[in-house]
Amino acid sequence: MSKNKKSPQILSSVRNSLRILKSFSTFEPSKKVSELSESLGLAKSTVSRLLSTLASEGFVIKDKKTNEYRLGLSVLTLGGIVTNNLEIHTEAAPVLNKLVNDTGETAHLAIMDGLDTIYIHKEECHHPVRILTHVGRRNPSYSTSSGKVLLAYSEDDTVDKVIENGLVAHTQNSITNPDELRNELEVIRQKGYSVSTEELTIGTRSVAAPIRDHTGKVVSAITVVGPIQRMKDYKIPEIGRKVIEAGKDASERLGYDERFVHRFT
Amino acid sequence: MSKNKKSPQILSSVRNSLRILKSFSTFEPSKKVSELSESLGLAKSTVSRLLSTLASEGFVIKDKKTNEYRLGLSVLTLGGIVTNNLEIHTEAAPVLNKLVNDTGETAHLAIMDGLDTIYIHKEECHHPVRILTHVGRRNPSYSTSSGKVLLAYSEDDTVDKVIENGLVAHTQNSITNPDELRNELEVIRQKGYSVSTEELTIGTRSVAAPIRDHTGKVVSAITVVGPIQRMKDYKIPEIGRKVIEAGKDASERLGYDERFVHRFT
DNA sequence: AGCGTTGTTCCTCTATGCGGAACAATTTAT
DNA sequence: ATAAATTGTTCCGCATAGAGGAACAACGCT
Repeated sequence: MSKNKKSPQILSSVRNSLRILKSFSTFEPSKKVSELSESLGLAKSTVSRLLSTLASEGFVIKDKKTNEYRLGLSVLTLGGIVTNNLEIHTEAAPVLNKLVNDTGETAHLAIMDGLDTIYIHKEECHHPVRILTHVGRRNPSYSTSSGKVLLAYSEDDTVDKVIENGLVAHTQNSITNPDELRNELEVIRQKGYSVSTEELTIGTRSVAAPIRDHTGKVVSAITVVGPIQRMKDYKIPEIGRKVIEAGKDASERLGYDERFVHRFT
Repeated sequence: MSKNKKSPQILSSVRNSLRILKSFSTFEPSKKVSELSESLGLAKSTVSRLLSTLASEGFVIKDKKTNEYRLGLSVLTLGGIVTNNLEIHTEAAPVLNKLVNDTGETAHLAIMDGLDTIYIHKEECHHPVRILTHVGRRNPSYSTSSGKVLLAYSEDDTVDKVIENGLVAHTQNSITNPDELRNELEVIRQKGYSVSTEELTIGTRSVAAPIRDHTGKVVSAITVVGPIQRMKDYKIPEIGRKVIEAGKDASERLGYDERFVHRFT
């Protein structure tokens, strides 16, 4: 009865357990059985059993006092493995350091996953006032500076899909018009960096530039985020220049050679 | 028929899927169906189905070319959430930066999980020659400097359990004698820091000191790791002093007040 | 080519995992 | 204080989901 003619077999219990894991977030780091039962549409007993199993392998931890479950250290271990095996990560991480020092703001590495943009590394700035982000965070590509850079250098049909998927307004500044988005991407390609001013989160502004691998393909973005109070208009070109520079540094570490740039778009 | 009178119900399919996830490591980041089938003692078809399900939720990614599976970005997301919600992490991370600059070596934050020690944060040094470690890495407590510090300030029965569990020699320098271990822990308590010289990995030496929370309890350890060539004997006391200092800084950020130290052991 | 692998799908049967209810342990309301 | 309500876990019986084995398809290796 499924739409797909070729649907690989999915184990419902496993899928449900994974959905439980995914339901945790930075802002809701712990959940109760009944909450999950309702939000996932499963019987309490089912959720309870799934959680017990997850707990037995350290994927969640039960707080004996409150009966709340939170993510366990097993997921931390796995996350570390992923991080260590992403080439971009190991090569570009040192560049982030320099960028943080040069700009005084928090920097990230981001890649595309599907239509979203995910932070794969974070280097925190030393300022007491900081933007709350986290590694692994998934954001809509059309509303972040890193996402827009990645879109600007991705296949046309990726942009099409993003648009088809809907441009939701997260703030008043969000880009919701397809033409406006395409235009913005063109501007980004010309300038070489992208800026997002309160397009996703009120009070924050970010600047991003592309990172290319040895084939010249844009594989990730390097980005700087800060509160708008510190990211003043007049500073943006200077920050843009620094971010582009950092992107180039990182690209070179990945084996990219600028002399071959004309081979690619 | 189980030994436990009160055994919570475990779902085998879920458990097997989690076992698959756990079987990945930094050194074996990708696996084939047949490998997993053998190592886990499950039918190929079973493993294939489990992997499909894991892939459908982004927990693993299938390489179309090689048919190998590796961990997906979902686990990165989860790892970031855990990191963000560990109080020690957010408070102590800035201290790591300073320590890396002061010592020129890679620094970690570590906590105990069960009988093992896990790195929850890493700040890489700028040296080209670096020790390969990763966040989430689980090590035996009795063979690392951070683990020994944590043991030195933990309940007696934790130490007993570690000993009961067996002191395995990972290198010629590993502590395998219970009395020797207990003695070492006493020395650590007197000195305030611990040293591990090739006790787990040949060629590396590490120094660690405790971090206390607002109640005075030792909740984590701060540690510096480097190749023995750079971690010369004569430097160790100086490094020890710096690590202790960093531990105190971090403790204060967690609300620890030294004046109340005599209230606790 | 042909053989030895590989991973996925199909198939059958059993055992597993589902939902509902009962229970126990709390917390909230009165 | 006691009662009422809400929590999470265990029990239970039935239906079905999931395990293993075999067949099939796709490669890769001599």
